[in-house]
Amino acid sequence: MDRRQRKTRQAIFAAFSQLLNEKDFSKITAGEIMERADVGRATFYAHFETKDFLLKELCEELFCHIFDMAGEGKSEHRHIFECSAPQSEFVHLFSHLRKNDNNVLCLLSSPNNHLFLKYFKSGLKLLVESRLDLFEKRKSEKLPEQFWINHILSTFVETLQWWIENGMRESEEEICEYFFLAV
Amino acid sequence: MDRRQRKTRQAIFAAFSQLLNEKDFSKITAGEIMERADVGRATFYAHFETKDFLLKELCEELFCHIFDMAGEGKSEHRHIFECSAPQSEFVHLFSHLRKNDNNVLCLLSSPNNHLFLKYFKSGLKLLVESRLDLFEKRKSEKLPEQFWINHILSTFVETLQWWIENGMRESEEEICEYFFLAV
DNA sequence: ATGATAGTGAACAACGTGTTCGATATAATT
DNA sequence: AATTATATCGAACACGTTGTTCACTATCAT
Repeated sequence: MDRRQRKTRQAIFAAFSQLLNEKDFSKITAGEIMERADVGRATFYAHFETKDFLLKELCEELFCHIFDMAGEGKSEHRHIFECSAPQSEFVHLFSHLRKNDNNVLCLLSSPNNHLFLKYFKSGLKLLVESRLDLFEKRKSEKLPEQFWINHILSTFVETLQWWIENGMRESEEEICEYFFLAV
Repeated sequence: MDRRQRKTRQAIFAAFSQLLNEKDFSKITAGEIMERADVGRATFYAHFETKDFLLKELCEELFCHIFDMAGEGKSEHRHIFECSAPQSEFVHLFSHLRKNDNNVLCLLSSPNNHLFLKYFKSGLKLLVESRLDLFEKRKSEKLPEQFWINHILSTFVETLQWWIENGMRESEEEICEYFFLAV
């Protein structure tokens, strides 16, 4: 990819990320992004059809870092989850999210984040499905599998949102325990 | 209230409800509502500051019908829940929702429905809090109460959405059972 | 050096929002 | 019935956002 393209693309992502820290996605204007990224109007639209597509691509990039354990079951320690405790993947996920590396939290707690949640959940789904054994059989045997998985995903998101909205007072371990107790 | 006011107000509600059956809230335009309601631009804005306020007032009216059991614990059979089975309130709620009396389902399954969900949950919260005994103690004793209640509300909404998106194939009793199994 | 590719910025059309105002219709008061 | 108060009308308006276009300029790759 052309260096120029890379630079504008990254400038737009950076500007967008910054803005997400300041206000809701729905209140962010294409013009603001261009201004902040110092990029021409036409250039912006040459890269992203729409604000929604920009969000989509940003999410893909963010979740690539967060959920990069998919398909690495048998490989070494390349990913962020290296502990041995059975639920450690989720503790690590919470602690990774707490660091707010890439404004994920802003997106999670902002209203009108339907698109974002969709992407987040589809990433999370891979993790959950690969560790389905962690969740009580008691329920899953009586419930349709897709209902059950959907419930786990929703509970994770809901727990995360509750955590954020209450100022993240609990430790990663605590909130992860809440999650497993609730689900 | 002036008869004229009542008429336009109701015309706007009707038009808005109709439109909600046809498209997402976020795609509905103030102009469309006026046209459908056959009401002047200025009139519309005289009644509702904004589309969001319109939604808010519509929700209040809808939920007044659905959740009108609050505070009627000791009164007669005035509300829609009259059965004796302990969980019957929730079965009735599901069945009431299935009838889709007032386009509630459209709102529940549409994206960008943050505002709507907020109102829905705050109505549901009254019901849940009055019947907190229906939900397992096993969990609630280990979890902060607000977290627990929030989890119940979210699980209800999530179950409802799953039901709708899957074509409501399950009976009210079945889906209600799923809800209690999941929560 | 040269041709291809990317970015610029201003202008533009289309649409949505919310306000204003004089004119008209309907309700309430006497 | 006449009068006063209040709603509604509808067109015009200012404003902001979106997405496109185009001629021009800067950068890249060979």
